[in-house]
Amino acid sequence: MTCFDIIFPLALGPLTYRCPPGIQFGLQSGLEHGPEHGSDHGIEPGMIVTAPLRNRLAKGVVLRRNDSPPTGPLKDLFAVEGPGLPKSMVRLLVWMSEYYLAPEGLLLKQTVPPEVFEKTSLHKQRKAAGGRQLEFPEALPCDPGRLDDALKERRFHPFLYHADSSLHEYALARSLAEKTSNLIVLVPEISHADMLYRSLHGQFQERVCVLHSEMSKGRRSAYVDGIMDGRHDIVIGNRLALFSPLKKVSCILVLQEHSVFYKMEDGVRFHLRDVAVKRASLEKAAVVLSSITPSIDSYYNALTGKYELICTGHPAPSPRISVVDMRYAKKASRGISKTAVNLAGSRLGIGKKVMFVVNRKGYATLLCRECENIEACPECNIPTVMHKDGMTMRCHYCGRETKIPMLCSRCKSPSLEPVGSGTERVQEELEKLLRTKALVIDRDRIKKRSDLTSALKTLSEGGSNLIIGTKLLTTHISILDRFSLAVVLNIDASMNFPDFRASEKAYAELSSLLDNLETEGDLLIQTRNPANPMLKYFKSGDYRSFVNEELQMRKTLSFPPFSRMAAVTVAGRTDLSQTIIRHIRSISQGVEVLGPVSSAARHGGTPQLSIILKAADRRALNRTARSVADAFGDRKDVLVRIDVDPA
DNA sequence: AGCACGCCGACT
DNA sequence: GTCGGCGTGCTC
Repeated sequence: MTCFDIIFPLALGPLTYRCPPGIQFGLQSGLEHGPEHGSDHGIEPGMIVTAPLRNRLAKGVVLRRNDSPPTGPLKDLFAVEGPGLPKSMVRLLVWMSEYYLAPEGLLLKQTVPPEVFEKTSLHKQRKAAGGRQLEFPEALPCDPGRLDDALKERRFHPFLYHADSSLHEYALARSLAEKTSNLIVLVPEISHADMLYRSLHGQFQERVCVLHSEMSKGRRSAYVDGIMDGRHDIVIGNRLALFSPLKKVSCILVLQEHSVFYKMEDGVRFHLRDVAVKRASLEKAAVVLSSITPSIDSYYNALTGKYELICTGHPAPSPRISVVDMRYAKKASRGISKTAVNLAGSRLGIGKKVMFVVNRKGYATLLCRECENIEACPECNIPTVMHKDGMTMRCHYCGRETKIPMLCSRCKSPSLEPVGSGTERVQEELEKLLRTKALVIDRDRIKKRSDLTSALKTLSEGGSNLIIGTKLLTTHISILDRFSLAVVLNIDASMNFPDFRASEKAYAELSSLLDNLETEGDLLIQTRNPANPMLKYFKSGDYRSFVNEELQMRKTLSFPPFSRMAAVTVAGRTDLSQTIIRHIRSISQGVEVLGPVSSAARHGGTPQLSIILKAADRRALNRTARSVADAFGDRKDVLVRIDVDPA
């Protein structure tokens, strides 16, 4: 009897079922009986079926026909419900399962919206929620003629758009929506999704919808149903948008493709941008990765001809960039130059918005003047930070809180002194120096999205023109709020981070700040190392040369894109890491093993170790990682997690 | 011994 | 996700 492999939206691989001859076809199929031609009973990959699963009936997706079913008793499929996922989506799930070493069912659960399984009832039409809109430039500063051709050709064609500003990226989204149907636009941030939706809804009406994880179920269902009936053919959003059930996809646009938010960290750790390129290749669609600072990996693909590069070559006039050498500059206060304070004062004086970027939350760390000991977390052994709100010492790594010590924990001397500056201390000092209230945006103040919304509202209503934030949160600042001045208090901290992508991230961070400034605005960068090559390239706006130099370095050290990496984290029995390393060495040549390094307990969990695998050949790396997963994946004393292409 | 409860693993 | 198996521990 014919058998099929079925996947369910559960953390489970495919299960094999027999297909009985007179299988019932559900109402959704529009057929009372299956078209009996052929041995497949008219059943195709992607169709939704009902099947018995542990004393109940569950809905799943047909993965493939199975001509060599496992021996042993198999259950029969109960019914065929109808079409569900396009075949290309099934192939995408299979590819992800192999590439990211995760069961197909788990990926199904984490990607495809549940409405695909449970057809929902009709929904009322909704009108777009109010809110401020983007003002796009009238035209793109480059001629995307090749792109127009690609859209007509209906073949896989990847592009990299090196944009001059993020507004040009949004303009490209609009231009693509005008030229093609069945478009997916991915954005890294939910606030950007809503804003782009509002902006495009005016022009494209019913055609546009938005899908993201923080919208209500009802609204999401309405949009997913609309996509399935073909009413919506422009889908904006993040993960759910990429896996939305469009029958056909002509083009996928990935905005701000360099963003770290595309790397999924909950559940299966896949990279949405990379999966988008794969989906486009399976759909024979065009894909455009766009960014003002494309990732080194994508730029490399453009330089080697794998992607077609689109850029203007004539960057628009940009705000002024100044570098302040903090070794010699006059200081208004510890860590803040006089230049920065004077400039901030004059801009605030004429009602302009000013932003200070700080790289730490809290007030400061505590140093003992007697023995030079810095107060540290007993678990993680890294400095703890004093927080004046709540009066505690906090470890920013494990989240542990303790009382502020009166005496040095090593020599018991009372001469503890705050050193370094976090958001709290910068706020205290700037409010004093500039005699105005500051709005602080960091993860301590802003826990929920609504906190951010209200903070931004305060900001736009002119409640405060001075804003202090950590760098992650500056990415949330909407491009609607143009700043006149941005001051980066200490760029060196981002550069000294032990990450081979530190320079790349710092460059992107600075570019994003520049993008948020008005044309006549200023970006002030404080550093103790003005000779840093990244700063040199940034100042001259020469991203391409920066990329070339960075690539040179990565080649020498054989880092990505010249090699592939995977991280193996071991939790529970960390003593097993040596066994795992021996296992890796025994089975593979050409795979380099780095570590183990302690990647310690996040928020008081169990200690864990990370082992990094690095190989020139992706296939060798995948084989090795798979073998680790097979050997240690289902042991109960140890939790082994594998992250392919870790961030 | 008999049963409630909770954790864990399997599900074709 | 959801169910049953089985261990723990309390009660009759």
